[in-house]
Amino acid sequence: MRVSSRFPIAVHTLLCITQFEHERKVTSTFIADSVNVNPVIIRKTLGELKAAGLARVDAGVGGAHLARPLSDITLLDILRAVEGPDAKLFGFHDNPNPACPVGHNIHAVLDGHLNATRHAFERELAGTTLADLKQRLSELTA
Amino acid sequence: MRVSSRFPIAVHTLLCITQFEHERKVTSTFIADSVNVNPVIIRKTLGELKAAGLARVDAGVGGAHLARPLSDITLLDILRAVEGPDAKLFGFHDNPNPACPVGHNIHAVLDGHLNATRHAFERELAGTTLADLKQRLSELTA
DNA sequence: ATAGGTGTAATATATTCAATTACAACGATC
DNA sequence: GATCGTTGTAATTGAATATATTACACCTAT
Repeated sequence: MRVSSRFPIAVHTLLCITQFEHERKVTSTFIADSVNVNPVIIRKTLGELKAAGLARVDAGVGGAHLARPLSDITLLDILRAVEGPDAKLFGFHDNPNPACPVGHNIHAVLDGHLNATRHAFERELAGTTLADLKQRLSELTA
Repeated sequence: MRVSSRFPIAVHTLLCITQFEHERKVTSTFIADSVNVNPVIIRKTLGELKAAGLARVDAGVGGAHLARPLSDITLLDILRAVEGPDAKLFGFHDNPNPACPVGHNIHAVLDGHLNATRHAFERELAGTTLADLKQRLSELTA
C-alpha cells in the first residue's frame, strides 16, 4: 500500500524551483542532485508537471520555472500531475463471483465507502499549497 | 499508487462469513469461489484477520467465524489487519541531499502534511463498520 | 558550429503481489 | 486408529510496477 515516491519527488522538485529559479538556472541535473535520483527521473517529472500546467521548462537552454503562483498549486494538483487525474487509490480483486450474493454485491456495498475515503484523502491534500510549504521552508532555513 | 486488493478481499471474506456462517461451513475454498482468487490467498487473509482478533478459524474440521460483533469491526481494523498496523501510505525518495537547503528540510516540510492526510484517510475508514456493510448488503439481496 | 540542456526510448534491476503446487498438521467421524 | 476434508505455511513462478541507467536526437543561446 503505497503512494509512489514520484509524488514527494515532484514536490521536492517544485520547491527547488521556487528556492533557486531567481538566482541560478535550475536544470534537471541540479534538481536531481538535491533529490538524489537520476536526472532522467526529474525530466520525466518535469514533463508531467508541465503537462499539468504547473511548470515551464526552457527547451534548449534549459532551466525550469513555476507556471502558476505558489498559492495556486496544491498538493493535490501535484499528486494528480504525477499519478494522472483519475488514478485509483484502491485496488480491487477482479471478477467477484456474480453467482454468490456477496460477490454479486461487493462493489455496490464497498465502492461508496472507498470513494468517500479517497475524497477525504484528496480534500486534505487540497488544503495545502506550495506557498504553505515555502513559508515553512523559510522558517527552517532562516 | 494503490492500496493492495488484499483489503477488499479481506472485507469480502468477512462479509461471506457473516452471510453464511450459520447455514454452512465457510471454508477457504468456499470463500475463494465467491471472491474469485486462489484459496491460499484466503487462508493467508484469514490468518491475518485471526491474528488481528477479527476472525476465528476452526482448525482441522475447517470453517471461519467472526471473533467480534459486526458493529465492532471497522474498515480501518480490516485494513490494518492485512497491511500491518504501521504500514506507510506514502512512499518517499531516499537520502535527499542534506547539503541542499531543500533536500535538508524536505522531510520537515512535508511529513506533517502527509501524516495529516493519512489521518484523514484512516478517520474515514474508521467511520464504517461491518454492520453498516451487512445492512446495505441485506437491502440489496432482499 | 558548438556546448549545455531537454525529451524520450530502451534496457536492466528491484520490489511487490497473486497464482500455484506441495505437504505437514489437525480434528471429527467411522 | 485410519481416513478424509481442511488449515497453515513454505517455495516457486509469473506479472506488474517503479527506479536507475545508458543512449541519442533535438533544441537554443552564444
